[in-house]
Amino acid sequence: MSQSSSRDASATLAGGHRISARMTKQRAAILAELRALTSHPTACEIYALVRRKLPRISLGTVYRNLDTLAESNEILKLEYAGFQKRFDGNTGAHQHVRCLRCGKVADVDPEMEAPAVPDKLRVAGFTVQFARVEFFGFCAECRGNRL
Amino acid sequence: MSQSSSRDASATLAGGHRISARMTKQRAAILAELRALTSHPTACEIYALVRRKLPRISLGTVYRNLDTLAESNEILKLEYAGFQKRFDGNTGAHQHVRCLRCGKVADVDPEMEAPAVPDKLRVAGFTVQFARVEFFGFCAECRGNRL
DNA sequence: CTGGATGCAAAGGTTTTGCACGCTA
DNA sequence: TAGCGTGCAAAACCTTTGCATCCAG
Repeated sequence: MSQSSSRDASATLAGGHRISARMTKQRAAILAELRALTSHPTACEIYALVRRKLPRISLGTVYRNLDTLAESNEILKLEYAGFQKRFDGNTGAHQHVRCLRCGKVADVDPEMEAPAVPDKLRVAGFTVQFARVEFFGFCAECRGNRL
Repeated sequence: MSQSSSRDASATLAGGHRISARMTKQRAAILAELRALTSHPTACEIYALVRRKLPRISLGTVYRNLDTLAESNEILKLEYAGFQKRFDGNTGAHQHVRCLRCGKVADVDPEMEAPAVPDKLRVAGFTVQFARVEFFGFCAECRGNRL
């Protein structure tokens, strides 16, 4: 995945999706805030930060812009698809694919990919307990419905 | 707005202890449903399923049991820590660590782990676009506050 | 018996949306 | 100017919790 430096924001997501983009001062401010940070703020945190510069910005605008920016690959969204938590009765080691559109999850063939994870390491001051690989894409149904 | 959850992700995650567990018929039913399924249902879906056998079960009970079962490693929770979506201004390839207790996210050193991902594969009928590795553990702050 | 578990309902928090107006391209 | 984007507020959701009661161990 190559990334962009302030490209014309009319981007195409993998799959040919065209995204409209008008660079408003709100959007610019959100992007600037996010670029300046190495933390991984939530929408609310971003809202609070941007509000120092644009006191009248609304939380709805923050959410809308985060989506837009993520779609045009200018930022990363760390979670996808209308998030309700999902559960799995199978506790054996295996990986998951998640549909970017509907959030559905399926198992990946066990032999398919073993996540070669250092089993007890420290990163960024964290005591790591485990790791997961997750694949993202479109399920058969959503692939059909998307234009 | 931000909730620094009171969520104690686990009594013992990696360890083998156990958590208070009383096998009620509700808990058994939830577990049975989950074991019988290869899908990865949400709490609501599980609620609907279990209700066919225990019509008076409440959604709150489903949530409480899903947490309990996940803590005792009988099922897998596919998402962790008070979930607000988080965003990242850095679109370059890198991995994340997430705190199981507070949900905080940090970057993993870029050279640390390259997720060796087949770049265009099909799994379980999905068209995969990309993959991610995510590490889970406890941040310095939460490690201290634990127990 | 006793303390953990349940049902119910209400609260809490996050994210989305409808609408009229503003502003970028 | 056109129509995307914004602010505001309400709605829609998902998840958690308080409390009285129930029941598994």
